[in-house]
Parts: sequence; C-alpha cells; structure tokens
Amino acid sequence: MDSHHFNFHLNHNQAMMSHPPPPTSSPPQSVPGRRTPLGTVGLGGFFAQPHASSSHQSHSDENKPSTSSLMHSSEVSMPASSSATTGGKQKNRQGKSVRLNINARERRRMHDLNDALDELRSVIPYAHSPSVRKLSKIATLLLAKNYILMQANALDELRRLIAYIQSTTGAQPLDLASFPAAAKLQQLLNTPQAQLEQNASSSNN
DNA sequence: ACATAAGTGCAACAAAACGG
DNA sequence: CCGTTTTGTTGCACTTATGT
Repeated sequence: MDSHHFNFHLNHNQAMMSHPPPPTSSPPQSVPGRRTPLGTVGLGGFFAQPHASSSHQSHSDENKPSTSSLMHSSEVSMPASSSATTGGKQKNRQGKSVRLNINARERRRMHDLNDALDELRSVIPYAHSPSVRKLSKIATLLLAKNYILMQANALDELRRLIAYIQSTTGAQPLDLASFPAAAKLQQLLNTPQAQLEQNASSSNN
C-alpha cells in the first residue's frame, strides 16, 4: 500500500496542476499534492529510539484540512457550524478589512511555516528524487527528530571510541584547535541543558 | 495585536463493493 | 475476471476562534 503513494507521484503532480491554485501568492510547491504518509517513510527509518512511540501518532489527523481555495479571501464566509452563531456578531463588529488583514497574516504565517518545513526536508537525508513524493509535514518532523537522535548517538559513540583509543595507546589528547567542529561539540557537551536552550532561543531572534 | 488551535471543505488516492 | 462506482482515508490550504 505504501509503495503506491510513491508510484502515483507523477500522476498526482499532473492532477494537482488542474487544481485551482490558491487565490493568494501561495508559493508554488516544487512537489505539490499529497505527501508521503507516515507509514511510507517508515518513521524511525534512520534509527528507532526505544521510546519512539509512533503508535499513537501513526493515524492521527495531524493538521486539519482547511477550507478550499474556492473560498476566496475576499469573501468572508462563515462556516455553517457552531461558532457561526457567536461569531456573527463579532464579525460585524470587526471591520471587514480587519478580518481580511487577519486572514492574510495567517496565510503568510502558514506559508512561512511551510517554507521552513521545505528547508528542513532539504537537509533530511531521504530520497529527494522527483519520483519520490514529498514528505508530509508530520513525517518531516518525525524523521528529522530521528535523524537528530541518530546523529547524537553516532557522535557519542565516536567520543567513546576516541577516549578508548587514547586510554589504550596512551596517545596525546587531540588538539581540538585543528578540529573546530569537534571543539564546538565538546563545548556543547559540557554546557548545561538550560544554557543550551537559552542560547538557542536567543540565536533564533 | 499577534500566535496558535480548531473547524471546514476539497482533491487525490486506495480499497471495497458492485454489475456485466 | 475486469471495469466502474462507492466509500473511506489522508493531507492540505484556508478561515475563524481563542489564548496570551
């Protein structure tokens, strides 16, 4: 079943072309259409952590779908559901232009999010060939997580190996000056977790 | 005001059901 | 058995509600 998703990639691309494009400046996705489902990527494809509990997430609705592109941003349509009753008054109170601004902002935010996911996909080692369907959002995140865990494990193993070699051969400790990446790693490993998180948040801004 | 969560409709697709 | 129709699932963009 999973393989079908990959096999239909090209057909799907063609189909999506006929799909009415979003009314706004949504960036054309290089590989539009349905994404690789979770099962397809075999999450944990890199390295399955014992606690990598994919069971509860394997069949989630994850991100909810949304109103179609038919619903133009120019027309503020209320869903015929629960919130419509209370929302109607609020809508009247809000100017229409305010509502449109909010919608546009949210649309931009989602596009930014998708761009970031695309960047993440580009650095995750999975088949990037045109014949392979783009990873879904959830698959991208889970695969990235597993990849990070795998790299961390590999680094840890490497450190232990170096320590072992040094202890058995009596070799001089490495001069990390000539290994900037290793030096950085060493620094990270010696940094408390709280400090790391603080650094990360500050560097993002 | 802004960010995030929730609700909604849609397209693409697979699998099941059906009829010849 | 094979082609067609129906049904269920998945993933998405978008809007709206809600929390801060």
